[in-house]
This record gives sequence, C-alpha cells and structure tokens, in this order.
Amino acid sequence: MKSSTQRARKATRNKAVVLTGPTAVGKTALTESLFSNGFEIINADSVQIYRGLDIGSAKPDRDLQQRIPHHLIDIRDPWEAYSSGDFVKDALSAMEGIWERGNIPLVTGGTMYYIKHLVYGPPQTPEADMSIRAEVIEECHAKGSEWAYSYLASIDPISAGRINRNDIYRITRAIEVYRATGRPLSSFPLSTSPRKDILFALIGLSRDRSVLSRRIEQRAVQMFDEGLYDEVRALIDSGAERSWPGMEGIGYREFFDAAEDGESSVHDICDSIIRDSKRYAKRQITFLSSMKEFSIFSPEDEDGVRSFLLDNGIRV
RNA sequence: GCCGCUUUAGCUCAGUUGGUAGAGCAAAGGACUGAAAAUCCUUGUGUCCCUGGUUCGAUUCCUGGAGGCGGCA
Repeated sequence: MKSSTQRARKATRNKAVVLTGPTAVGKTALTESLFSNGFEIINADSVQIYRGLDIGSAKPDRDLQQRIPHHLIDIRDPWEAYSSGDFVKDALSAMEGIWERGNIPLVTGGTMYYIKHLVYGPPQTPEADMSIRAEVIEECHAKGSEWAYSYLASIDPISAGRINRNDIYRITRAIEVYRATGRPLSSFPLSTSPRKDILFALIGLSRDRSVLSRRIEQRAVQMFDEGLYDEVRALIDSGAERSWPGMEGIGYREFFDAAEDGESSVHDICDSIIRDSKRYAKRQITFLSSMKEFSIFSPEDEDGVRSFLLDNGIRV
C-alpha cells in the first residue's frame, strides 16, 4: 500500500534546500520558477512571521502562497517576540510534516542568523529570560557600560575577549546567561559545521552590488505604490508602538523615527527605507560569505542552480 | 545694475594668525553563542570654484572672473 508515497518518502527523507541571499536579490522570483512542484516553503524571514506586516516585509502574495504551501508566515502578532531558537524548533517540525507528505522543504529568507542556527544546529545556551534580562539591562543602565564590561570580564573573561566593550546588546545577554545558569556563556559549545542528520543543499544568491542597489530602490518605491503608507497607518491606528518586535522591521520603524524627528515627507521616509535596506543587505552579504558551505549563484543562473541541485540528488 | 554674504569630502559644514586640511551624515570592509530587518568594530574619501598677483611657499591675503543666496533699485 501507498508504495508511491513510500518511494517518494524514501527519496526525499532528510533532504532540504536552503535558498538565501540579501534583501531584494530575487529569492522569490527564483522560487517561483524553480520550486513550484514538490516543494513546501519554510519562511526564514524574521519579519514575515508577523501577521499584518505584508507590504513592508515583501511577503509573498496570496497567489504564490496558494500555489506553493508556505510555513512560518503569519504565525505571530507584531507585539510578540520570536527568536532564532523558536525558528529552529518550528522549522524542524515543519520539515517533518513536509517529508511525511513526500515533499522537500525549501527554507528561504534573508535572516542569516536563523539560517545559521538551523543549518549548523542551534546553540545550547538557554532561551532568553526576559525577567533576568530586564534586571540586567536596568543594572547596566544604572551603573554604566564601563561597569557592565568589567563585570562581564570578571565572570566570563573569554566572552569579554570576544565581545566589544561597546556592544551592550551582547554584554547584556552574556550576563543574562550567567545569571540564569551560573555558567559563563563561553562554556556553551558552539557548532562550527552543518548538522549531519539533514542533507542540505545550501544555495546563496548574489548580485552585482550596484544592481542590487537599484533593485532595493525600485522595490521601496513599489512598496509605497502598493500601499505601504496605509498598511502602517492601519497598524498605528490599531495601537502599534515602536517598541513592538515587529515594528523594528525596515519599512516600519522609519515611520516612527520620522514622526519623532518632526515633520518628514513620505519621500524622506522612502529614502530612509532605501538607506536602511542597503545597509541591511551589506550585513547579510557579509554574514552569508562567512558561511563557507553555501554555493553562490546568480539569481539568473537557473541552469546552474538546477545542476547543483541534481548533484545533491534533487530534481527540479 | 549696485551692495553684502557665500563657494572646502557624495551631502551639511568646520578650519588653517600663510607651511596643501577635519567633524557629522552617507559610503566601503568586518564581526555575529536562543532580541539578529538587532547590536557592534575598522577605514578612506579632496584640482579647498577659476584666474592672475604678493610670497621661499596661497585653500588662507590682494586683483579680476564665474556660480549660489539675500538686500536695494
């Protein structure tokens, strides 16, 4: 019985494709043309997980979501926290279901930190403890960042050596981990190679920097044409605040910053979104190039991607 | 047309009592241990508008010109 399903299961079991690259590089277009059959998408974008953040996060449209099953989209409200640990857990369980259906998971999105933890295996550090974190932040604020760094150096000299003295974000977390576990952050082992239980085909997309720049500009303008202003207006009217995790996303936070700076035109906001997107793209490119296991392709090179997948036992 | 102010990094502007210059922003490169569209580190960027003159030496002072801004006609 269901021999065909079983054959399919056997063929796809533990195989997965990861498709990533900087914002606006063309991940969605390549997904549409190459992966519309036999694949289910797992979103690896830290903003697209939020309900109601559609235009600014460049969420795939309803049509595409109908043609290819999507996971981990619209799974949180914009005021809810989500972490790379949540992502790894959710992605792994979605992958199980996809394999059960005889399909191959396509993990795609630009949040490199999520992708790294999925591919390399998540760190064994404990998840965020918000009450301890709040205490640590308050203490650091009261005693100053100088104190925070030297305190870290006294409890975890190895981490202090790795973290810059001005990086209060990481200093805070390192202290939090110590307070929560009694162990220094640096004592938790860090995986440095991809996990072996899943056969990943790791694809990174890259474009000439000036071309990417132009695409980012065009896409920002297009977002306004598609109604970004009204989307944000509606969010603010329904009580959205700058401090909500979802509102940290590029395409949203600029509206709050503009309101703080006094009068700013829509044109100025668009320029800020473009600037922030370009900077973000640069960080994504740096992060991606640090993960040496990824093979880099041009988004136009469909044949190259196809033969790379074939080498990994995946036919598209 | 006349008078005043102004012209220095991609942008906004400092500055050099005459010895060829520096901030912020932008940009480029990098890091990344459960907040990562976050957080942080490093690094430049130049006919100092043009033209003569004075001077050992001019971006700086002087002459003339060009652009911009304002005022008066």
